[in-house]
Amino acid sequence: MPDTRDRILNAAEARLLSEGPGGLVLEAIAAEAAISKGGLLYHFASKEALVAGLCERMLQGFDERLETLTEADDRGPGAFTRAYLATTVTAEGKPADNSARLMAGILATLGRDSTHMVQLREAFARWHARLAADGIDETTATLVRLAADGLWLSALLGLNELDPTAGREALAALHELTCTEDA
Amino acid sequence: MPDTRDRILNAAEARLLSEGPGGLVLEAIAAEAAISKGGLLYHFASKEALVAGLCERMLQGFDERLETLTEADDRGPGAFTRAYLATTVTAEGKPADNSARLMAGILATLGRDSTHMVQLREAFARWHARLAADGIDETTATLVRLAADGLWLSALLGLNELDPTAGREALAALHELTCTEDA
DNA sequence: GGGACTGTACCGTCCAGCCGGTATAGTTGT
DNA sequence: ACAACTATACCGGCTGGACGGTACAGTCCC
Repeated sequence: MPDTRDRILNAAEARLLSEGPGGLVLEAIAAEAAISKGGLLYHFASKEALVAGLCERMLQGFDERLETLTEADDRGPGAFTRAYLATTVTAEGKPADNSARLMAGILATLGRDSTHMVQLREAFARWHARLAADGIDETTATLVRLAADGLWLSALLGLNELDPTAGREALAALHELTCTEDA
Repeated sequence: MPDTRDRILNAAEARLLSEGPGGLVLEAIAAEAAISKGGLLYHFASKEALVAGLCERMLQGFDERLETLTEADDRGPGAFTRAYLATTVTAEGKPADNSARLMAGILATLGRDSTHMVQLREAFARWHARLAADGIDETTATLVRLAADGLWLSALLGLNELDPTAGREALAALHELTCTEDA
């Protein structure tokens, strides 16, 4: 049995993915976590705190994968850019995980201007800085990131219109960009 | 005095942009449109219908601009791709209008899986088909679109971390891609 | 026995949608 | 020409349900 706090976050995540933002109801989350509403509120003082926790954990996981993949890459310049690409989307151009759908839910709950969105903004700024200093042409790195974000966006909107072949080709092209160009 | 229906949509849009999804309250929208709540519900039977109307009008405007710009382009192949780029983002890489923020609000209200999101999915599919048959390399066209979507995403999340210079360079690079490559 | 933790009953608020109106402009019958 | 009737547009009070948060009474473990 995992830590209660994590169990609650898992439950919130599960409901967000299965029912959408509307399903993010404290009582329902508590039920899914096999806990009472009071117990939930003991751990997260408010709904906002809960969603912020969700956001934080997601960003942390993203950062860890980025770090691992960057270190594992031995093809010289562009390592971080490739890691970003791999962390965001699969080889078929599909989103790598549920982060986009989670993000959509978090966004819908917290709203664009919540103080907790600052985390997200900081994370993006951090990644952008690393991409810019990745040893490859900065504009190229930016383009690769934008395209990756674009694919991620499709998932956020529930679009998956890129067929596997086109996705693979697009990904290959992006990947090639990170290898052939330099600063 | 514009058509009442349009006035309501304008009011909803204004509130969505100024107050976020939370500000999308029927009474408030009615007040902003200088109409009663009952009057609003006469034109839009439900909140969902209202938001769907918002979505529809937005897509229509987008389509119209796309069409206009495509026809005005006389640089041969890639006209639609360039139009897509220009309709989505400005020369500095900023989102061209408020559509992304509107979209975020619509998404938050309707949820990812609403039946009305089908419109949006169809629109994307339509645009994708046009891009694929734009006379330039299909993968290139896809990359350009993805990057444009990525910039659009930044606005949706409230990120604007790309400084004007970097934005301009990225845009120029994208634009060049639509001119130098062919099928 | 005390603190960490859990369960439950309840409160207040917010808000979508309903419904019984009103006003005005057309239409029809005589 | 005018009364009776209908359709369209709009009004605003009300209600019922949903949901976030609180209060408080346990319970379990050290």
